[in-house]
Amino acid sequence: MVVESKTNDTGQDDMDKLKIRNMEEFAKLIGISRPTVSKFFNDPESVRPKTRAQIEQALAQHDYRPNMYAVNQNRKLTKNVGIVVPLLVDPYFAEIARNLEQRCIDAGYHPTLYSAHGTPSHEVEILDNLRSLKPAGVLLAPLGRASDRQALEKFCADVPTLIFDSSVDEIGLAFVGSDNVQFTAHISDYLCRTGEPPCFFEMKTPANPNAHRRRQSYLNAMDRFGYPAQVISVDGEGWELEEIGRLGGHDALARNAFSTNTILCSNDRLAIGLLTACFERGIRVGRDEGCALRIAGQDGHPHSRYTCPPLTTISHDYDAVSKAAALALFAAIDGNVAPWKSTRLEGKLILRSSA
Amino acid sequence: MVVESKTNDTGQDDMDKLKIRNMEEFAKLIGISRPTVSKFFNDPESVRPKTRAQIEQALAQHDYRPNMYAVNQNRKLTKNVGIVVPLLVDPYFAEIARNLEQRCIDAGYHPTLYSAHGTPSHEVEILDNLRSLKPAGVLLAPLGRASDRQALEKFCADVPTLIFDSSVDEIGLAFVGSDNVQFTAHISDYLCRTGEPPCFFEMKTPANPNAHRRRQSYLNAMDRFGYPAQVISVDGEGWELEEIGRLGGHDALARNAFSTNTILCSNDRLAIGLLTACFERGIRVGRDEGCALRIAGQDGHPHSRYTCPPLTTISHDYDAVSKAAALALFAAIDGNVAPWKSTRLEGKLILRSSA
DNA sequence: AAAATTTCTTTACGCGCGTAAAATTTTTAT
DNA sequence: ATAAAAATTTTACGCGCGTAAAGAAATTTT
Repeated sequence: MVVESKTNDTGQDDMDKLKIRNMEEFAKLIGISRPTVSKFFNDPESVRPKTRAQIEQALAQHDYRPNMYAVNQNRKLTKNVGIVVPLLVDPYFAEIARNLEQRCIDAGYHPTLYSAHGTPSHEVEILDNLRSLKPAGVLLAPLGRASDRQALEKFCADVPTLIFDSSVDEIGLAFVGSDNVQFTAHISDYLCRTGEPPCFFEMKTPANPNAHRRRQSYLNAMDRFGYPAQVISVDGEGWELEEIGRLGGHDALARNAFSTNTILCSNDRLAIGLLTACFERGIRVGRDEGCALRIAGQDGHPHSRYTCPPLTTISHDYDAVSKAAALALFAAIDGNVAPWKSTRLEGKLILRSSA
Repeated sequence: MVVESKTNDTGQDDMDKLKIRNMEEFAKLIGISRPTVSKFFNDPESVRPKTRAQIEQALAQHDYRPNMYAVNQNRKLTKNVGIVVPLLVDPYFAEIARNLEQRCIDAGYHPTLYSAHGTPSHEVEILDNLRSLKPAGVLLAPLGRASDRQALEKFCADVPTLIFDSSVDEIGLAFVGSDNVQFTAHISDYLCRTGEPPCFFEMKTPANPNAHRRRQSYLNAMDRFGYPAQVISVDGEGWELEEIGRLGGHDALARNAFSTNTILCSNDRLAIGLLTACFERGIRVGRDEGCALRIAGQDGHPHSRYTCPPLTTISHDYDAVSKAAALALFAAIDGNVAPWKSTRLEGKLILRSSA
């Protein structure tokens, strides 16, 4: 794509944007040695201010960039960071990935985004590809139940990996995520204090291991309050949670399965589906008079604000989770390897009109 | 991270998974020359079936992978393909990106996903980074109005780039997207035939250039039907379209700005916001009796099924668009460079209960 | 079976840069 | 101004692989 002139001995000033092919040429151009230029690119602060200014000025004119591949071949450790999420189509993961990406950039790393698209084989492929990128570190949100544990474990042994969102054993450098127990306890509390105690609406075989913690926390909360607990577990595999919630919701509503007028959903996407089911059955949802049902979710999904009625939920602290995850990884990369630790951050209740 | 034994002269069979450091060692291990192994990795079909079998067997045991950086340093063209979208947090782009990603993998390429996160500076940065990846090609959905035209143009001159979703001049190899004129014409038609003619609800300064085509197509449709057209343009900058639609909707509804009971939104995300505004004002939406308003969107947004009421919309043919885009890029990479062309695919009407 | 063809091996060079060691220059301290 | 410290230049090697050329071996054709 680039046309090059073989004979540029006729002069250099007639065209101030001749293509610079490598660091050698670039260094020669400004009359500085190549190793010094190399040092500059590794850390601009490491060269004398005067030389730094020269290089930066030349850089502004002649847009030269070091060859990524040559650079990384000789560095034992690259500045690459992999960010892996189970499902980028889910705005929750897209949002947290965006947050992490920015933090990596700010810290001088070069993030690359990957989505397993809900399938374990993809997840394994991503890790395999990631291996050959020789990343300085990886931020990994595993698929969960469906993940290939062995593959994850092997990967973590080779590459500094921080697990976030959903924990799988005690793998990697550390785990950072939300305190699901607190989530459910807190919102169950709220629901109990403001009306009938909630039933719990969940998937029978959830992909995400956090679901189990949430169910257990619900059961504990009901126990504390002395209310009978009721868990409605609906069928469905995969990651189409809204549809699973809608179909399961229809089924449960038809069977009159909910013993109280309040439903706490295991997550917001299920809640969104359940809301749709309610709408389709003409059931009014909300805390106003004339409403037959209160529905709450969990996650603080980006879309929860725009359901009808807007969904009461307990939200991840996206910022805090991604900050803790990123900092823990960067610390480990810098050699400050702490023993494995699990950090679980509290969520904030978001009161809206659905419950 | 990898512990290596300096002296492995004591035997090789006691540990069948010694780390292989490079292609040289791997080749020696199976008694084949390195150039042959190199040839195999570039195209497994290019070596004799017998040698191929040997290599593949050894590969299964000793998990060796060629060093990405060394490989790409010496190839004039890599197998990398960049996929750039304006906003990955929008499930529409996430979905089409997923689709494109799969097609790249199936075609033997190595896709990498990038999101401009709605800001032009990010978009430029991505293109700069992409440059140093020396990609075989790039699939780019530009930000649109906010994009740095010059930067895009320069990039397209250096890297084979196919523009999709929203077109910016006649840049790159070709454009593939949806036929926005047909979109709006089709759904306007439907609305006119089934009730009152629609008003058009849009952003005053939309980020996406498709919005202009849609408005114009609406005006044309109203003209054809002999109905008076009414465009309501709401304020708001950026990509938080639901919130812009909600706030603008409240404002318009308060002013009684809609002259008919039917509203066609410029896109689904605005429609979702408008639906929320209606809910908050107690306005029933749908085509049933007792509903005060009909609302339709455009895009076939993944979430449109789960609004209340479910949103009538006209959907992109995700599969066809991504297929056409990918094939066009691959053809160009293979040297079949056709003259610049714009391909615009028709959408399908999705009838739901909102209109 | 011999000849023609294909595939493989050997040898060798280069890609663009990191990086180490020693010599030299510049800057800072005395 | 002189000595000490810091930064830079020179020189030189290596990273892991692509790739080209020429000869050797295996395969296919006649």
